[in-house]
Amino acid sequence: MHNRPSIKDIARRADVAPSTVSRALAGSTRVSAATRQRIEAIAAEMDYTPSAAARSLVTGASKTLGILVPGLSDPYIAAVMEGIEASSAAAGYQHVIASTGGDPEREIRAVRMLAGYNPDGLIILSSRAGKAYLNILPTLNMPVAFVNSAQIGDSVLSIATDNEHGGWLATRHLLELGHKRIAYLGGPSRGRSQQARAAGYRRALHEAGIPFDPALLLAGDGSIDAGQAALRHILSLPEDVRPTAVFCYNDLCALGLLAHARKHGLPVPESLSVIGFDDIPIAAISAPPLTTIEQRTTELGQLAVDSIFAALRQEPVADIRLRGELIVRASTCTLSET
Amino acid sequence: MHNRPSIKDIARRADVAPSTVSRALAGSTRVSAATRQRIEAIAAEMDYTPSAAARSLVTGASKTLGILVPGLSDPYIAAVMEGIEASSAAAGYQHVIASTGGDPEREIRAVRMLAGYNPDGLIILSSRAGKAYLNILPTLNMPVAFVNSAQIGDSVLSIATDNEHGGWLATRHLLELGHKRIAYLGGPSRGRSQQARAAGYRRALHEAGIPFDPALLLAGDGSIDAGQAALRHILSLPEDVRPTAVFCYNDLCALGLLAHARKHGLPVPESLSVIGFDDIPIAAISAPPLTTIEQRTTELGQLAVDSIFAALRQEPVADIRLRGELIVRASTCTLSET
DNA sequence: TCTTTGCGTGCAAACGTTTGCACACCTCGC
DNA sequence: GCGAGGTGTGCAAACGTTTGCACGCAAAGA
Repeated sequence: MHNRPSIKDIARRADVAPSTVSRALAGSTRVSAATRQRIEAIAAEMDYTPSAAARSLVTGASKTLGILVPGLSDPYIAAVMEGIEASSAAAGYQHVIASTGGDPEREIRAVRMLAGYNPDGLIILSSRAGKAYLNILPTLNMPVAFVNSAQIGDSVLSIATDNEHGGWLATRHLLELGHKRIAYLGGPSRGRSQQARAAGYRRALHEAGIPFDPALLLAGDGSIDAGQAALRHILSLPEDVRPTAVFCYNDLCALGLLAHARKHGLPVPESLSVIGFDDIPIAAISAPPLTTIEQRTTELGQLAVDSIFAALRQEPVADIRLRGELIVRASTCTLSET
Repeated sequence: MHNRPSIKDIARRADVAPSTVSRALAGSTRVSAATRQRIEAIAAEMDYTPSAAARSLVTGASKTLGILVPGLSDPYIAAVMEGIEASSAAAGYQHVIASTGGDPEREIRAVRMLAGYNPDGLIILSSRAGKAYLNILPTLNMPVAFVNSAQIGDSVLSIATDNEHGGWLATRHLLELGHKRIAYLGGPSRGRSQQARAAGYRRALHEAGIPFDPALLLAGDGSIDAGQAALRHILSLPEDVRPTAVFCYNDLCALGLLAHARKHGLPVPESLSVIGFDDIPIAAISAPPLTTIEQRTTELGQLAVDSIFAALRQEPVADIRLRGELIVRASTCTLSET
């Protein structure tokens, strides 16, 4: 009594062959209306749920997407996940999720595990493993979409924010406000997005004819703590070399920086303009509200799913690069010449 | 060439029976060292990954946990997930996650889908479906842990924050600061946690001999927007009935309230004390830093997994109720008698 | 009335594993 | 020299589905 009913149990009760039950439940492949109804009734009564394992074994497909994330607690990741959910729920897809903690080694191990579930496709967020994929990717034999990840090769789906453009946009905004000493608080050093944002920062500087100063490059990891540490560092600098504005890798560390500035009485934006990246929900309600570069995160997730589906239908799919806009709030202002 | 290698492919290459390959790879059940090494080498070379589907079909177990969440974007959910990840990664478990959007109907449908993957256990977060489970739960035949959910029945694992106690703690803190008119900004109305926090609020009031005033009960849904709306409502009240403190269902709406208060020039905590619930990371760095009731979220996730594992080992498991502590920051202060 | 068509159904194979059982061989003790 | 015990391997069944093929039967065409 305690094992889940199988198609055979239904067949026995309905006095038909298992295959007939399968067909009846699968839709209309030539089963008489009478038997179909009888079978459906029995199935409902026993509340039968098909075994995904058995089904995927024979069909090869699984109505499942494998998702690889560095972790679930980052609001940016959460937003992408939301998009993935939204796009795939309609198609009745489930998700097998593996968390890597940002460790490249765990990451490729996790990919193999996920492959074991033979999902119909794989979505990989913020991969740091890079070329380590080259070996396993071809053996996977399913569409793989990389979201905001290092470039692996040409044959791979890539959905990414145009981070270079975003970095450029942020920096140019600060430049237009008259700032000359603009710091960049970086993110996880190996990340592709971090490098792209930094590149945009340097390009904007270059275009404005301002020499790049390595001393204004602050190391971080995109966490709240990193923002706080960065502000501490900035405060330790003598006034004449202290940056008047800082472009932060993401909103989270920008928020940390903001909080610490408030705590130490450094007025933002009057004494220090701060701009973030991502536009996470709380960015709109921080004190002061954070100027930031919008990242169309949910869209990122949706597009990743759509690309997978398109690839599954054998349609040609192109890489996607999304540009977010500058959202001016109150954490940046013109440089006050004193 | 493009299909994943199976155990048979290895068997062919190694010139042994599939069963021998299985045994060799599974550990040491009587296979000679020589063949084992040969098989392992071949398996590694073909980079073989076992089919989780096939394995789970025959063994019945799947090294998989089904997880049901209302959505991934809520930082509180994210924190619980983090705990789940942490506790189960070591055991090599993967997660199949379904998102319900808080819709009870979708919730029970999702449970059936999850059951189709026959996971070894099910963890259900913040369920709103309540008694709808009574029918399907017995048919599941696997341990099910409810985290912060409505009480279903006795035979079910329940891991929950002591929300009543938390609500009481929060309200008492405000009372001790001298507040008399304390509002409660509620969460999703059907939620168990919302009801418990409200109950704690009323108990504290009752103990302090302050009559409960329904007008001070504000409807909300735990979102940032709800917090903003609540503040708007408070401002619309005439001074003499306006609450001097508000206990918010969660940090998110408390933060929304805070932001709106700042915007409208209502000083917090001087004119309005605000206390939240959850202690999400940004609560520590808001302006002002938010006084809140800690919720041991990660622990919640870990304990859910541990309970599932214990149940799987046939060990007796008891319900767990976790008490979070009051964390006093700067959004609450004594009532200034003017 | 006899073939043709087509509809409803059943049989059996297949998917990739695990595992109980049996078998062959080898070693050891008598 | 013969049986007992142990070790390494293979066979085949089973898990719960789907699906190609074939079969029986009724309706329709000749």
